[in-house]
Parts: sequence; structure tokens; C-alpha cells
Amino acid sequence: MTMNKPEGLAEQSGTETSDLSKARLRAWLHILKVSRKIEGELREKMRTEFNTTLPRFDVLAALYREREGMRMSELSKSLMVSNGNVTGIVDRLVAEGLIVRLPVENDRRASIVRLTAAGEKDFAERALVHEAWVSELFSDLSSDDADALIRILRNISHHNEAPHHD
Amino acid sequence: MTMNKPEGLAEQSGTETSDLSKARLRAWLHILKVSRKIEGELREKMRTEFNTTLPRFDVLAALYREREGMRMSELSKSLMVSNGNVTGIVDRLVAEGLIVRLPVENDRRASIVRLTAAGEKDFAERALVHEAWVSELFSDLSSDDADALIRILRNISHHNEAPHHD
DNA sequence: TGAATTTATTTCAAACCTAAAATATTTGTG
DNA sequence: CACAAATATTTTAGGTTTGAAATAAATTCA
Repeated sequence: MTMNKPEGLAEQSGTETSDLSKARLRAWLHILKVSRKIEGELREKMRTEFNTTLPRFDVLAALYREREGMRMSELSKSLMVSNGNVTGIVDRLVAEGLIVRLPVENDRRASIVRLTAAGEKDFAERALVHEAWVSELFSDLSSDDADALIRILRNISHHNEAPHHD
Repeated sequence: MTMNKPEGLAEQSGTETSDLSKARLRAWLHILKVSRKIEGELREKMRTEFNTTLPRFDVLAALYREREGMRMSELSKSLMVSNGNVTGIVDRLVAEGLIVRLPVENDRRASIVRLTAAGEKDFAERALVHEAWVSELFSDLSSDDADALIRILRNISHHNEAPHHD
């Protein structure tokens, strides 16, 4: 029988480790490994098959969900990347003619980014293929395991949710 | 009762979607979300508390596991990043005095990278704190869920393992 | 042996990414 | 109104990342 110290008492102080914290670290390393592997495979596919990048695809995906368009700040929040980063990616997508920057009524600081007809068409086609790639990469993931995975990851996400201001 | 088309028959052709492929896509998006969130938190901590970066920490971690040192190519394979990338990170760690590059007997192309005493000491201290950060970020992850998560992610990893040449 | 190939690493250009500073505009307050 | 504070975005500097080209050395094999 393994003897675990009660969490939140002995461990409260700081850097002391435990079986549980080691299990969590292992879990994190596994998440990182899968994430890097899949991301690498998808980037490669994006490049060779679609001549584009994952970040650009992600921006198009966000804008496809919000068909009326999004502000730069909404976009960066939604993608969990910095504001400055989005600027560059949006610049490139505008240059490719897949999105447009539009002024916002009554606020000349802001701008709305929206898919063009070409962007919408391009993304719709690519999204189907992208889903097929993902399904292939996860072909060992059963329906039950997918559900279990999502439930567990949701728990983790919720705990780390940015506390919303009011 | 939901009617799922049999996978591997109707879906074999290509871009047709299914409940299962959608569940896998959702699972992937959840992995990505957690991964980005945690990675962002850890990067921030690394910067503010240790004045370093995650990639540098990762290199030290790999070298701490292989105390005799590793070749550049082993390092990049182990971290799943490109060769050229490792060069730059190693350069900076050498400049910081945490690692050294050593020549390899009978192969003047290669070099071995190894922790210095200072690097070993620094990493050992930081690793404990790092584990505590991870455990805190995953504090909603129970022991059972950690095990389930690891099992599921292992399955996915195995399927996407690089097939070794012989 | 010596030329072709392979292997190990670095260099390079381009993109991505962050945090912080700068810019422009709007909002709040005396 | 004037002006401080807040907000939205871009710019900047520095690091990370990739894929491809370049370098250098080892290996293969005719």
C-alpha cells in the first residue's frame, strides 16, 4: 500500500514533491508531446498541401465561426496569442486577399477583420480536409476515449480560466 | 439511437466527416487549448522567476536526464524541434555557462553537449519549482484522471511514432 | 585510392511569438 | 472644457521555429 501525504497540508509549503504532483507532471509532458507531434504533422500538411501555415489557418477558422467579423483584440484573445502577433498574421492574410480590415463605427482606434468571399470559400474547403487529417492522426482514439479526454481537459481548462472582470 | 456510418468503409475516401471524426477534432482542439494555456503560464513564470525561457529549460531537462551528454541531433530529436533551432538555444546556454560543447572522439563533425556543474545545480533547483507550478496548474487533475489521460495520450503517441529505419 | 553519397551541424531567410513601448483615440472627471 | 486615465492597435527588439541551403567530415564502393 502506497503512503501518500495528504495534499494541501504537507505540500502547501512549496517545492516538496509527491506522487500526485509527479503524476501531474507526467501528464503534462504527455500533453506536450502529443501536442507538438500533431502540430508538426498538421503544419507540414498545411505547407505542402495548402501552401499556408497553421497560424493563418487558425485565424481563418476563428473568422469563419464569427462571420460578421472580429476585432483584433477579440481575435488575439480567442486564439490566445498576443495582440502584436495577430497584427502580422492578419497583414499577410490581407495581402493574400482572404480577409479585410474594416473601420468600426464610432471608434477610430479599432478595426474589424472579416473573411472575404475568397477567404470563406478557401477555408470551407480546407476545413474539411483538415478534419480528415486530424481524424487520421487520432485514428487510435475511440469515441469513448475522446469523450473522456475532453472531460478531463475541460476540468483543467476551467481551473485555469482567466478570471473575468466585472 | 445514433446512426454512425462504419469507419473505414464510408469514410475511407477522404473528406467526408462523421461523428467520430468530429469528436476527434474537438479532442484535438481541447488538447491545443490546454497546451497553449499551460505553456503560456509556464513561460511567464520562467521569465519572471527564473529569468529564462521554456526552450532553454527543456534543453537543460533533456541534458539532466542524460548526464553524460547528448549530440545535437539527439537533442533535437528528443525535443522534437529542428536541428537548426537547437543550435541557437545551445549557443545561448553556452554563453550563460550552463552547458558546454565537447568534441566527439573519431567524429569531428559531431559534438556532445553536456551540463556544467553550474547548469546541473541551476536545473536541479528549478526543476523542483517547475514541478510545483505544474501541479498547481493541474490541481483539478485527480490521480485517476492523470492515469487515464496518460493512457489515452500514450495510445495517440504510439500511433504517430516515427517509424524507425532498419 | 578517389569520387559519390551520407551524416552532423550550422547558417540563412522568413514567419511566428512575446512583452514592452509607442501611437491614436475614446472615456471619465474636476 | 481640459486633461488624466483607459482602450485598441501597431511597432519594436529579442528569442524561437522551420525548411532549405551550405559546410564539413565520414563512409561507401567502384
